[in-house]
Amino acid sequence: MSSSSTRRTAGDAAPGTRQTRRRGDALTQAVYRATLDELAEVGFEGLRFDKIASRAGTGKAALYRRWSTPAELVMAALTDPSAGFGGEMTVPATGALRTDLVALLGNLARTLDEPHGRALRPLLSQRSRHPELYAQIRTVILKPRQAFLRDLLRAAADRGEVRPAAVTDRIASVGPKMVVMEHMDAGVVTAADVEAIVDEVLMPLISATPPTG
Amino acid sequence: MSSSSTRRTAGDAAPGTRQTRRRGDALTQAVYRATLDELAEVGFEGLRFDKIASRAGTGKAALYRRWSTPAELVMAALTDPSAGFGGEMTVPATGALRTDLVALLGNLARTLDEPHGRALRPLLSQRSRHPELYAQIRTVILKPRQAFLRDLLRAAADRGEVRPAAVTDRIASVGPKMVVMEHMDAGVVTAADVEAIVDEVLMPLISATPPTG
DNA sequence: TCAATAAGGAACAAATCTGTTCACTAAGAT
DNA sequence: ATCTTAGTGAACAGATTTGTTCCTTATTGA
Repeated sequence: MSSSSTRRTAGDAAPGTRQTRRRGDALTQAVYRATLDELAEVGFEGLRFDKIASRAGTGKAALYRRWSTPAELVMAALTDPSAGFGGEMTVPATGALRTDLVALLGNLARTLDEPHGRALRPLLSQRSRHPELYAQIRTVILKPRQAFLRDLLRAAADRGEVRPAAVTDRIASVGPKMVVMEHMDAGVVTAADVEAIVDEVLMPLISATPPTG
Repeated sequence: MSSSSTRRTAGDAAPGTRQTRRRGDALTQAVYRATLDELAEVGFEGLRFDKIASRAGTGKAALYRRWSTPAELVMAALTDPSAGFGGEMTVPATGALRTDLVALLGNLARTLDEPHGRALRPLLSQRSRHPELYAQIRTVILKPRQAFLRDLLRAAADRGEVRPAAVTDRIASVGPKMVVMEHMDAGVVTAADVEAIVDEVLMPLISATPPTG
């Protein structure tokens, strides 16, 4: 019963081991970032508490102390203001329709291409298995942009730039949907892609002055 | 060395065990169907040879004899003419633009809603991890429909129903992308959804006669 | 300076998955 | 009727994951 194990204590650290020891928020943030990185790489089903822990430079124990399931951890990471998507979505409305559309969709494209934005892709197909996660993405990422876009359309319609019949939820969803699909399809959405979507699809679709051709 | 185990032989079947024993194609088909069903339920990362085998009413051995990895099996199941998507895509072109658009996108929507179509959802987000699977989906499901849709546009443009500038790959991709996103978003795409997409988005976008309003 | 707290890091049993092997037997061919 | 092929169902060792527990020690605040 004597515990004469070869257990290595925290003192004799192997070469390369971290010297500082984070706690509280600093550690939580590191775990959030590790979670989103893992999510982007291995997908939701591939998440392992162990992997996340060592990626964050800590042990499983610290994780289990805070969250009990991967879904819980992912939800927390997604909604965190600094690691996740808590406090974004600041796109100016200049009043120039095309400019505003490009800015809004470009913002969405960039968000999706950011390191933690890539974490969203695996979740988009998880609606049936994890409705609460999917709902979170809708609420935090897609909904605000569609609402904003609808406001743009309405304002432009009031100025006479957009035909009134084009101010609908479905039409407001076309741009974001095209960007998201392009993101899943090609893996990256460039500024040129965004402009092409606006010029080839959105403007002809909504413009009050009929397209030539 | 006497194998005096409690092993149960295939003869003394437990209640409910299958009496017939399938081989060759019949068994392969059952495995394909089980694979696509599992895919729809647990996603690609959740696939287990064991689960697929028992869902198909057989053992792992029969599976390993044919395929060595889940990806290989999924690829085979997807491209199989009868269990997968090998021999579909028969949509008539009547020459009536709106009718043809509704038929084509309706066909896509129904394909996605079929039992084995639901298997596609998890794969759509696997582009980075399994490019060959995603490519397969593009080739078998999306590409043919976009090509067909482009042909529709061109023919309609020749008749003067569609403005020539609208005959582009990007515009041909709008309909399918909207349907796929709607499928991922809502889980089901109804006939009414398809008509709304055609009437609210596609027709105004491509029509040679400018929309009123 | 010192005590309370919690992180780091490893061990651990239980559960699960992997890929193979085996004895048995149903199905199809000769 | 008999032979050959291949499906069934189980067992198995090895690997991996899961949650927990334990000891040591860095950090923080009193």
